[in-house]
Amino acid sequence: MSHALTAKLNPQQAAAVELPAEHALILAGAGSGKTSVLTTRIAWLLSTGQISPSGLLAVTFTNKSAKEMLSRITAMLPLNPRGLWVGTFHGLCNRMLRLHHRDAGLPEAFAILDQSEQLGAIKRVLKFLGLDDDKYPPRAVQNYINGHKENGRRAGDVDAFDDYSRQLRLAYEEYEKQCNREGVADFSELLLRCYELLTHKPEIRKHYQERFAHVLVDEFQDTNRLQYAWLKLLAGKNSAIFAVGDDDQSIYAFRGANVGNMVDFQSDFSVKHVIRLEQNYRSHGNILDAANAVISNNTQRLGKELWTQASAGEPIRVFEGASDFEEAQFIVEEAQTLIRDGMASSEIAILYRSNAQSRIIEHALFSAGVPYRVYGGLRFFERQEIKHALAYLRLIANPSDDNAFLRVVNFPTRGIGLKSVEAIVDRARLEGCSLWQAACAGASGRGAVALGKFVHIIEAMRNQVEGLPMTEVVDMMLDLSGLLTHYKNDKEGEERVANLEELINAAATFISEDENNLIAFLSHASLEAGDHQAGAHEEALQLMTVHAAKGLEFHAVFLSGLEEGLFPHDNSANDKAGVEEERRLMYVAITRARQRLYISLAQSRMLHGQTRYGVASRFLDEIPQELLKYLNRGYAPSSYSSAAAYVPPAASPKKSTPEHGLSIGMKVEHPKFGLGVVTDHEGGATGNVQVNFAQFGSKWLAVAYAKLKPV
DNA sequence: GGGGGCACGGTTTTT
DNA sequence: CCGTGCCCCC
Repeated sequence: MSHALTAKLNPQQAAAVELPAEHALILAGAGSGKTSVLTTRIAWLLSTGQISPSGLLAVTFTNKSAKEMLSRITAMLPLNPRGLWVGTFHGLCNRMLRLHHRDAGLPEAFAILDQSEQLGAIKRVLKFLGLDDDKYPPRAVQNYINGHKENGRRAGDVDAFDDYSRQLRLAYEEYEKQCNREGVADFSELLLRCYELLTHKPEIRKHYQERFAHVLVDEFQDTNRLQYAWLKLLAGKNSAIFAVGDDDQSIYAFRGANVGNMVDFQSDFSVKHVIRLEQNYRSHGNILDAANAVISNNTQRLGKELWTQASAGEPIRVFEGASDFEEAQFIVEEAQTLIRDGMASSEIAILYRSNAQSRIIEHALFSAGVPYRVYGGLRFFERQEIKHALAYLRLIANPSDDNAFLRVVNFPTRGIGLKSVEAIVDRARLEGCSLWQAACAGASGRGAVALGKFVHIIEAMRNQVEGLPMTEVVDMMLDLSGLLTHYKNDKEGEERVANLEELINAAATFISEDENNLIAFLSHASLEAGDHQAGAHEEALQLMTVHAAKGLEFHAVFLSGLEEGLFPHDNSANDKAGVEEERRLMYVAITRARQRLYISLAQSRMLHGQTRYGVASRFLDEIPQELLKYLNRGYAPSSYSSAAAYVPPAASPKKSTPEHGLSIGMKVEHPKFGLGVVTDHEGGATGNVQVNFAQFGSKWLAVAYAKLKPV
């Protein structure tokens, strides 16, 4: 029975999959088949009848990996994914809180605040308390609050020694009150609230402890203290925790991840089974040797060394440019060569330590007409127009959601100015009610025609929602709110209209995979912000930070900006822990490459308007020299010896790359605007160009639509 | 209410 | 240097 499942696995992987129902820690190196082990373990537990689907809890960090896990499991076994408790920490906590909202002290329709909404809520608190923005920067207060929540501390549990920390604590306390009053929960609240629910309600805790015989955790090195405490609560006497992680890939300490959880787990649970997955199926030998050599400089490690059956492969190519410009030039030319020789451009990644570095590379790519995609911008549900639309839906679902109220009360503008809003806020405070209730009371007064209209609009929506499918709810809301009309009348609103229409599609697909329910849709929108931008899967070069590249792999990787101060970053170079985290980041970066790795640096770089002269990163020195091939040792301007031609793998088909052929300074002709010169650009081949037209002046045009012909 | 002008800050970021 | 956020003026 189990044979078929584990047939493709190596001995360590198979051993992990078939471990008895006891706590286990799997140290899974980069590219060692971690996801396979996790999903096969689940399939094995289910198919051997050791547990029923309801006895399983599998936790991940991102929606992407949760989905991946679900689809792999359902491919192996005929299961209804809906009944499975497989999801993100936040998603699963949300699910529990919805099921037990009364016990958790939350309204049924509680809204989830994302990072920016939380910041907005905190700003309101600070304003209410009269705390000065300069002395109490909202962002810092946000970090303070989240930091405490992630360590399981409510405002009442926080120590304060001086006036300043007492004020911070007061802000936290007031923020808690505000959230409770408005019936909203931020991301860390989902976890903390769920943790408290399980702590304070023994019957509920017992139920889940007995139910979840197997708790599986992915990316365990990224868990924070609260997440670990939550796992500890969920695991009952008879539950087995199967934790998979890689301490060498822990790169999120700055947002609360606590690698120490891996050590604590071993002692807290007297873990008997520790299995190392060290065989790497991704990279060639030289790349792994480099990664091993770099990470061996870290002292805080559980210990692990990757190996492969693959050949040593090519050397790691190093290019040192005189400037960041030249570095970018090199990367682009080299990438073009790879593409010309048959590598799919989506198999090529350009990685950097900080986002600011992407600009110059984008510029070079654009000028060369190479399609590229930058990861990490605004996501679908984070767009302004989508937020407005969701705020209407929230206000329908939960009238006390003051955040939502403030967002839409005068958008589109309907004559409810700051003065009127302030009056509503004062009234609400006086009567201890929600802004919505205050607005309803105020709407009946004289001279409140505009407010009356707003109240009517929301009530009309609320009356119609009942029994309507989600698509029609969204459609109706877009119409009654006036949002669609507003953006249709806006000269620059074209894309926003398209996004609002896309929201209807999102609602339609949502129906097909979940219950038809406004609250569920809103949770989905908050917890899963969607793809970073349209055209996510088009054939294009991939640009992203090293952080964003974790979990991904590419045939060829360009790792740029390998200079002291940048990588490792200045702000982390002071303490040992900081440098070790940067080194793990370097380890992650190197292990993204399958066949070919380029490392580049620049002798001078424009940063904050100043030219900085950099020294090669210590991480470059940590790679054994025999693994490196300097393409331009000693630096001769623009005379690097180009790399040997890339031999395409048999499976990768030749792709013709669509080239728009535009570059800055180029003269172009537009069917309507006539002759002009390209002056700027943004967003790559799917983005826009700025053209200065002789007759019509400067205009931004979408590359994909404007019929621009080079002259 | 929106656009122009100015001051400021500038690692990494999922949920 | 360049993007963001805020204020003021139209």
